[in-house]
Amino acid sequence: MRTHKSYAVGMPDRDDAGVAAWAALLRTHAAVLRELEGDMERAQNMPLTWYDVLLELNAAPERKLRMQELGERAVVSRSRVSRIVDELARAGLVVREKDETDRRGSWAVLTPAGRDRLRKAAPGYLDGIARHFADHLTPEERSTITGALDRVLAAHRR
Amino acid sequence: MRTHKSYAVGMPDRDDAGVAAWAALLRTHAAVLRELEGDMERAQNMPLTWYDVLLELNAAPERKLRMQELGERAVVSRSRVSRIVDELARAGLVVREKDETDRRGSWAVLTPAGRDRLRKAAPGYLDGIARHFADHLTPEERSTITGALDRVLAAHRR
DNA sequence: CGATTGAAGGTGCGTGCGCACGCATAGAAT
DNA sequence: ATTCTATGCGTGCGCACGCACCTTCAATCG
Repeated sequence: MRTHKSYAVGMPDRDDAGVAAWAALLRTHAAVLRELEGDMERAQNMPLTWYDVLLELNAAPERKLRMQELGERAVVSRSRVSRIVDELARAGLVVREKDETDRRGSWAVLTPAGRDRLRKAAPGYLDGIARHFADHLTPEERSTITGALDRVLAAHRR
Repeated sequence: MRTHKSYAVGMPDRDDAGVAAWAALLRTHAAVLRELEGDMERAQNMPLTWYDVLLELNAAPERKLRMQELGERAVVSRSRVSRIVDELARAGLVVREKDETDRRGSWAVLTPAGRDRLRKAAPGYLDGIARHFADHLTPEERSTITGALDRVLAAHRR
């Protein structure tokens, strides 16, 4: 594996460990996402981003979320979410609903069809993550990674 | 942090740990890359992908690499690398050189100017990784992450 | 040898994405 | 009330990216 090579550009490599970890994350992201996306498209005929949004809606109270909230929780940007919700609405998996008390606001509400579609897709999704990613990790590694990266994320929440 | 929430869609959450780790990786990638890219653009006026390619070339014997090799080592696709090398060539940081013995082949060779530019950019790059990512990790976490993800990557090398 | 297979590299093309902006509306200030 | 500031959302736009394909050439096999 080449990600361990020293890429020092003539300077002491004090932080090589950090760079190596980042490089590994970068490459893993690219490799796994590529496979996962392909699997999902083939088996569920559903982009990963759709699944992501449906998942957040399903986990939300009353299965609905304001666009802004959705933008913060999903991996993609808020503007992107706006378009994805459009697509989901066209597919009947979600309905848009305007907020009555704040007329700027807009809700995305999961439909029964959307919930159904999510249930159908879930096994394939979980299986993909397991095969392409999680199965290659020990339980300790899983929890270390989650804990460590969540700490990084927390630092970015400002 | 919400990445820990159970997203189970009505099924046992046997693999929640794996999913949580993947979710954390996904979000960390998005958050850190965004900052890093911005920093690099602002401070070094250089896209991250340029840096990536220059780095690989600098680490290669004679500071040159076949396009294919470069495509495998870099994070982006081979076709993308082809265009990036074009840009680097236009900026004088790299020259294209055709292989004499295999006339299909093409080399990307780092120029002195390219090496110089890389040296100039390196501190900012390393600093960015440290601030946005590595500083939030313990040494143990760094090495665990690197080792674990490299194993995942190895599994994908086929 | 000539034909076939397959590798290396570049390019046309579609598309997913985020940024910057604009519009509508809410809430604060005066 | 009126004006001003801030917030929620959608959208025009440009860009980076990967895929599929094409061309060029090497190598293998008859």
